[in-house]
Amino acid sequence: MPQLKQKANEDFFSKVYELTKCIPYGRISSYGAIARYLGSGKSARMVGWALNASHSNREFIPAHRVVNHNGLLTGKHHFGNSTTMEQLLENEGIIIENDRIINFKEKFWDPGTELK
DNA sequence: ATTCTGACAGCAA
DNA sequence: TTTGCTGCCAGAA
Repeated sequence: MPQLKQKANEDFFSKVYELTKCIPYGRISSYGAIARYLGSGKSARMVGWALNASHSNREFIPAHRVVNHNGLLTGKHHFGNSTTMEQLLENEGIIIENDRIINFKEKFWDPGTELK
């Protein structure tokens, strides 16, 4: 059937959702890396914006695996409790200290490199 | 249409 | 090192 406006399929939000769901267990990524992979590059804020809307998404989005380029859990406050995000990450082997990921570079997952 | 905000990133001081 | 400003794109009022 003809869907005239199938724009949502290539919408920025949808891409962010897919890519975020593609992040493997125990791995993390950054907003900038995702934005860059999507082609926007400097639109890292849009990634965060999309993840903010991920609450409306039926699928569970592992947004806790997405942090800023510093490995800082900037969005932890959006997981209900402030400790939920780091709890999830630590459960996956991510070491967090003072809201910052210690082994960020070690666990970093770059969609442009790892995925392709 | 205009303005503000946002889970960021980069750079200057 | 931290702080602050700017650029960026999209959505809400």
